Amino acid sequence: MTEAIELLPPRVHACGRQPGDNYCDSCKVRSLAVCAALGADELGELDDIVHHTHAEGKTTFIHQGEAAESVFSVTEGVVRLYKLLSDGRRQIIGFAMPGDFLGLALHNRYGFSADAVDNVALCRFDRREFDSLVTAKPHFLRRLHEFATHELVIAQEQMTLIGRRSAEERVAAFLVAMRERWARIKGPSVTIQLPMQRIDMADYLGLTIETVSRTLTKLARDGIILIVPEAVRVLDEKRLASIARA
Amino acid sequence: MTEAIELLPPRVHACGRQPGDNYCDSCKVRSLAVCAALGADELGELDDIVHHTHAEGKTTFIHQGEAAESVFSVTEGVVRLYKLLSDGRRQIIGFAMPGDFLGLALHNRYGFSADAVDNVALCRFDRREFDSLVTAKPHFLRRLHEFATHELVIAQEQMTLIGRRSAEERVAAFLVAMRERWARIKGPSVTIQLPMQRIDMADYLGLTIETVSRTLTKLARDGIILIVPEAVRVLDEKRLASIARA
DNA sequence: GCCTGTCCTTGCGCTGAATCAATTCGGGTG
DNA sequence: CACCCGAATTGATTCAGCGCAAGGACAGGC
Repeated sequence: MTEAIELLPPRVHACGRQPGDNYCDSCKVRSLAVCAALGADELGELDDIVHHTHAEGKTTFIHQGEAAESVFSVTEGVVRLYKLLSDGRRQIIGFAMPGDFLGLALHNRYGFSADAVDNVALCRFDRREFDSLVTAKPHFLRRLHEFATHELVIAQEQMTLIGRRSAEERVAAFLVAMRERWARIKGPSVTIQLPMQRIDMADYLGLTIETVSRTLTKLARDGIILIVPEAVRVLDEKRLASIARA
Repeated sequence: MTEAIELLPPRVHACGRQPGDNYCDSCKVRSLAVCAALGADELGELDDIVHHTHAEGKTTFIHQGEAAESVFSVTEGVVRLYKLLSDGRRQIIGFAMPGDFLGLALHNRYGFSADAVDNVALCRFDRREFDSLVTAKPHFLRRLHEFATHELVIAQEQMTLIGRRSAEERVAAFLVAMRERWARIKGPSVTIQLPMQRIDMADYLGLTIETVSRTLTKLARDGIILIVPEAVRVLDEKRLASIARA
């Protein structure tokens, strides 16, 4: 809700948080992330250093190898994070959605690139300011650590998906995972929004665009999903889940 | 050096650390991990809660899904961490070597299983004690967070390796990575120790045992490596690196 | 309305790695 | 030493997914 920011009187925090609130409405940071775990004081400090910004579709705003000068959180839209090989092969290491943090590694350089899949709204924090806030507030650091280890768990599951599972299993697991992520953000739905292109799914799943397309077609032919523009609709939840689960 | 522990007079810390040292000789924790970042006080506290233990080859000491009651660090030997699919397919998500920590996620349940590749010596910490130490010492937490984000970076690189690179590239990258890890522990060498079996390499790289074997044979035939029991010797460093690098 | 560009789907032949099947190697053990 | 057993290698064959190419759907510009 980028509009909400504009409507608020200036002396209220930019993100719309009221004193005592423990949820950052503008940054939409979910409980797993950071804000929800913070008291009003810490949230205030986060507000003090936040810069609201956004990126149009396809804009790259984090470049692998460059000095890590910002930490971001996504408030609207979807971001793809990826690594490029020198010959152009690409591996998407994750999609960041509203509530997710980027660039938490606290390393000097970014280990990946990031660009906007659609139009994206971001909270940007200066890394030095963010860093000293983290140092000053152990509780904050602890949440950050939990977020990072959760990311690690996801990454390990993704390794297993890519390393040991078939194309059909990968695509089904991706659909189920996307469905769950949207459910947390917008509530449950049989329609799974897929704002990214086929090539993004392919580069995320270690497949080619053709294989993703063929696999989706097969799932549709089997009556498990219905393919619609920018999304798929789940027709047979159980069968989809049974293909997706380990 | 498990022997070192035995030889020390009892009132000196079990790990052999002297007051003022900032490196835990028994736990052999590298700078990237935890100990090296801690002052003598924190190291003392770590000593107070450490239990030295070991695991014979093939023993499973962390079971995926079980309550996470311990945190470990490896002091001797190699540990494989893996996830199993219900049908028996296995993905090794990493090898832990001297100085590495296991079970840092601070989650309630382990997300992977771990067993000893060869004979392994471990420092075990009770998770609750470890947890409260972490909570009490922000500096410690910070190191832990750095360690976790480093693990995340490794995991993302592994995703790229498995998702987008050929069998030969995977094997070469694995050899180079193992070489660098041993170099940190024991110093540089042209001989790369490979205590794990072919099937472990295969399950780590998302390949089959036959493909790993054939690929090693090809590298040997090309004069890049020499295969010896439990290890390979690097003959042509440059060509190996050029296959391995992204 | 038509043209153009981009994305997606589909068909088809190809290929890298998987799978199946012998050997071979090497380290115990009696 | 001969035997055994698990690990590793090697060979033959298959196949899941790739790569290329053609065609279709859709959006934007004029």
